[in-house]
Amino acid sequence: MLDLAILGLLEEQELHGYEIRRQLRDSLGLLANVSFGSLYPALARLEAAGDVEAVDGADEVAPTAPPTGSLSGERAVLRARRHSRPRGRRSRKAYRITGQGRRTFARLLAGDGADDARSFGLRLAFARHLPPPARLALLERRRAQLVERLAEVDGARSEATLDVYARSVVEHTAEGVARDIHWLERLIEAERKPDGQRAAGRAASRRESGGRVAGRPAMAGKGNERN
Amino acid sequence: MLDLAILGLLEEQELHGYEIRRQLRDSLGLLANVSFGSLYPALARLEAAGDVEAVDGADEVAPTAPPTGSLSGERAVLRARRHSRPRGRRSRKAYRITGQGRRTFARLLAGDGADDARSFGLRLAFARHLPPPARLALLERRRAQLVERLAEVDGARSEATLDVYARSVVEHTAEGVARDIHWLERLIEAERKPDGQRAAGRAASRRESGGRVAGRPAMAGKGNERN
DNA sequence: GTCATCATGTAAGCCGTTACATGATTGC
DNA sequence: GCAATCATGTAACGGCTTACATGATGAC
Repeated sequence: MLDLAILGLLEEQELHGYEIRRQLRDSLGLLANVSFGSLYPALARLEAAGDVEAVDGADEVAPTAPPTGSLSGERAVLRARRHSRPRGRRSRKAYRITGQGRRTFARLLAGDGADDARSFGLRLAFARHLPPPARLALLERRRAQLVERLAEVDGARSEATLDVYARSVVEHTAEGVARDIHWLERLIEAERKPDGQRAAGRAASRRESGGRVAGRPAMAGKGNERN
Repeated sequence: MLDLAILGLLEEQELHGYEIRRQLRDSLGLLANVSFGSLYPALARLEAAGDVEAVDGADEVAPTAPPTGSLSGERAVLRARRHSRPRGRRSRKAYRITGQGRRTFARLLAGDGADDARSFGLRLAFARHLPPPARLALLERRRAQLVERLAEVDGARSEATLDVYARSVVEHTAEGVARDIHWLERLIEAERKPDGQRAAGRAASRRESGGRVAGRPAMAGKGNERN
């Protein structure tokens, strides 16, 4: 799972370990606080496997202005500009994803099955790299799982003997699962309607707060999604 | 964490491993699908430590009619009646909690800190065994954690560069955390008002098990929850 | 007589953690 | 010169999973 996250971030740009961790924490919020004790070994393993390669070259931030709707390209550029010279560097091994790594990423992303909440969230966060049918399959697989789980939890819900506290936990859990299913259903619906200009964008942030769905950063209009 | 769950269930009644697992799955919904590969070693460990003891005595279902507001006593009785003689027993080692085990349980339940969503849920489910001030402390500790986490996630939320999918994940996570906080606040409020008749020690008032429940909280635990 | 269910256990391994060790650079 | 931050790594361990091995009992 860590591999998936690492490759996903490297798919956007070259990064070194420390920065990967920061992005996992700040940008995705998923996998928050993954520790260096697992991150660095993972990078070493991926390098040994040929999925990534170290680039010792001086600066790893690409000079390209707005290359693609990259997950955090702009941020990195901004940060690099704030301190005109990058600070606090030691050896700083930056990594770049290889062709093989891209295939590994695609395989991990498609997934052999088995998504718990964490890895599903991660996969969905990178769903842009998935061909639309696989995207839909991912969502529906997850929904099916949650529906099943809801049935289980609803069983517990009707237990007569739970005290107030246990009952509250069970109820809360059940509602959470139901809510997740709802969410997935909205996403599935959005995914199914022919992606006109911004079909998917609406689904993604139904948070009222005015329509600041704003641009469709990465979901750019047709072509480049297909890969 | 498994220890906590096991001791909590044994606090109610004597049980053997297989049945413990069933209750974890069916009654609590928490820790669903804990595997035998971890359950049996845990029981052995607890026995070695003197927290539980094996009772080889013939039938482990107490003959008491409605002993305490036990988590599933009635169910067990019903099941035992359905098949007049219990079926499919092999060696069937039932366990009983010891005095020391009760102290261990109390210590685990109070918790040295560090609750993730899972162990919090578990603790709350057993909160009836906690003195009211500790109960309140548990809830408030958890709330504080979630408030902190919400701030983090909100940081990610304002990231400009997330594509629709990543954004949807982040939004959904943030809303989940917010609703958890809401839920906790309701519980804290309820905890603070002088507990009229509905004292905590008693079993649940059954009656309505329909889908009421004020509000619509969500998402047991945080984004990265269980399967 | 064989299948499903109940029941207990062991072994190997995965995936992550904490704690520790080291070192460069910047800011005060 | 000292602390904070950036940066990389190792070692030990923890908790849970899967897969495997075994066996009793009741139902069909």
